[in-house]
Amino acid sequence: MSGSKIKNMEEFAAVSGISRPTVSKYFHDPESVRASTRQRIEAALERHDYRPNIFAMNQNRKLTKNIGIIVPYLADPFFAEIVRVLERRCIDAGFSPTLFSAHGEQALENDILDGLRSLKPAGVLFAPLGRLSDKSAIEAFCRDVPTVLFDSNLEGLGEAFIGSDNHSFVSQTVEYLTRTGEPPCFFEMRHPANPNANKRRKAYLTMMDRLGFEPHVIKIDGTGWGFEEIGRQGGLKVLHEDALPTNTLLCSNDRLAIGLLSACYEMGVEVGRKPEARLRVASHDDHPFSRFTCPSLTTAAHDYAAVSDNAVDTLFRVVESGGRLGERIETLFPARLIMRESA
Amino acid sequence: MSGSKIKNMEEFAAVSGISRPTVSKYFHDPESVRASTRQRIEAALERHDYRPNIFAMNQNRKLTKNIGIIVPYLADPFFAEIVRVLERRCIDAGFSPTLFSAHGEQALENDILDGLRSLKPAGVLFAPLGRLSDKSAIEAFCRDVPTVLFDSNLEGLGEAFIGSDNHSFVSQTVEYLTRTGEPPCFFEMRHPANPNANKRRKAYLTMMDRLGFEPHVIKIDGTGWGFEEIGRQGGLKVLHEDALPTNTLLCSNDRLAIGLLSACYEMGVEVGRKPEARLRVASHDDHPFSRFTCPSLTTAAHDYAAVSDNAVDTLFRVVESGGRLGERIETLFPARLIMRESA
DNA sequence: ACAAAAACTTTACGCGCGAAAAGTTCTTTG
DNA sequence: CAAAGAACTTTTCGCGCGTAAAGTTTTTGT
Repeated sequence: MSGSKIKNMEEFAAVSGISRPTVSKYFHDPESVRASTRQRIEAALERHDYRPNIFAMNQNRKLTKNIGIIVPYLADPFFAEIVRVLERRCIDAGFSPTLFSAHGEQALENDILDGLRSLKPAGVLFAPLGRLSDKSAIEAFCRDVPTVLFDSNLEGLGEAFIGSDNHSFVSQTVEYLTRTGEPPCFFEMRHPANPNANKRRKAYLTMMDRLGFEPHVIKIDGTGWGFEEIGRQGGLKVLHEDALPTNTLLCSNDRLAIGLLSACYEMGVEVGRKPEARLRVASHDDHPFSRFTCPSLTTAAHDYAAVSDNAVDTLFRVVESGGRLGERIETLFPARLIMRESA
Repeated sequence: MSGSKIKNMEEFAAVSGISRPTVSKYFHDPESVRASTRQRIEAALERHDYRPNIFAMNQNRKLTKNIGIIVPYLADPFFAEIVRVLERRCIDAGFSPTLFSAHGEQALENDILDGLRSLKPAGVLFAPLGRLSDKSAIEAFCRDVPTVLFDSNLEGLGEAFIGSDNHSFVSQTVEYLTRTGEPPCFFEMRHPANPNANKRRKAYLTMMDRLGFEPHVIKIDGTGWGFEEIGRQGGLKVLHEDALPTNTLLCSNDRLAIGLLSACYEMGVEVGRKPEARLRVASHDDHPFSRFTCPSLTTAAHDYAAVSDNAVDTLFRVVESGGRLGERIETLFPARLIMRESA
């Protein structure tokens, strides 16, 4: 990297002794030029630091190397963690991921989709808000931009959906809880934002029926994305009424459970699998913080890596096949039971 | 939004009955055209949905409307929360924020700076890794791009630094703890990643000296950004050795405290301000989860809103004054003590 | 009402690159 | 070793918009 400033590809082509169209080809795909040519270009790259103008590049290309990643709520460490993996995979594959969070608001989600259009992305990895999503807006977006959904499935939208198998989550926790103690009551929000919640409730009812236990669904009030606080308030209420049919609570997700456990602690209700404990609590997701609750939370873990890898791979396949797949793909990964101290 | 598709500004100018240069001016700043003209353009905008090509726009403009937001670790809800506010402020001011996370790695931080350069951002809001940051790379970046640092101060780098006053954090917690019980030991990582940690330790020493108590700094081992686990391991070790000089621990930050509290629970050590409790624990940051620890965490809160607002405002001032300020500005906001159950 | 100022139109050019066509040089293969 | 094909060069065009200059219309102030 000598001092000489290179303004554009024309000049860089000159100093590298290669014609501009070939240099252009090289930047589009280094493997597409002869090895000797590649070496000459890369030698020049070491002497002068030049990078193609990203705006000029994308201006005429029908297909950019941009990839959009949209999550419903970035302040949830669960999504932050998934995003980290997705980002890395995209970068390694030579794409430029851009990160967006809807922050729990439909209006923002729509704005993001709008803005994303003008980035002409090669593809989009999209975890929608769920119930709050504007289905028609998303449908319109998916018509224009190759999109792979993850985490929340919106029926029929996007080229594919990659997620976790909610039935696998619930069947494992319910099986474990019924085998080792009283059958669980299901603890969830009355109006869950996420379609996974509904699938989990149904799976709970199915499992309880199959095992011959009476199901009990406890619905707590609250709206928004502050699940911990909702779980805490709901927990305080339930514990106050002191009318639980069994001593075991299965939470729809870990964030509710985190709130619930804090309510239990506050009320002096001991939680755990020890005989003297008054309550057992289990949950689903293996949230990054579930390891540090008191007691540590027994839960069913997503296969983060498999979901991330598969979502990215699927998107790449969509992109390579020109943006459309023959038919919509749905891939679900099973959960893994994480036994800790709370149940 | 009738069906007619508008390809470019030329066509849009035609249907709106205004010349293209004026339309261009409008999109650059709607206030810069006559009210009657603005109305005609906006009327046309409602009939046909047209948006200027973002790549073509940025191609020749010396100054884009892009703003980069870089944080060291997005899976930390603390940063996720700050980012949310920063994003919104930028959007409201008519800028396009783009979000980046270094995921705790120097190499990634440098890659982000590199990539950001080619986006020709009007400005950058940058919370650096801290100790792990490549100072010279950042210095070079700041020479090219107007940058405002936040959270972690790197001496002399960037046009300004906006953050929290660590002395205010520590003086309030130390004052409170010494007033209401035994003086605190300071619980921190041996090699903290963040310069705030060093300032907090110094403030602790100063305060203890001023109040006439003997300081005790407990340094725990561990590297990386998994602070909770580090705090937990450190806590287990400290509790096992059972050689604490006082019954009060003041953690450098909440994430360590979250791990420490989980260790206490695991060891059956009761924490809180009740007389029968064996330990008091307090901390700094008011992490979004500190409300839900067991017991809930007494801590000193950042003025999130003030830091965010001021960082954005400062960056806008830098941008408006052509990218450089006369002198480097440092703004610190005081903390607010949040009394909960742990101390 | 009139001059000055402000806002607009017309015209023209350039940004940095993608892409296509036609011609040239190099590499492979039987 | 000739022929085919791959890779390269040269040339040319266009993308969509920013921007500047020069001329025209509208608004503003006294």
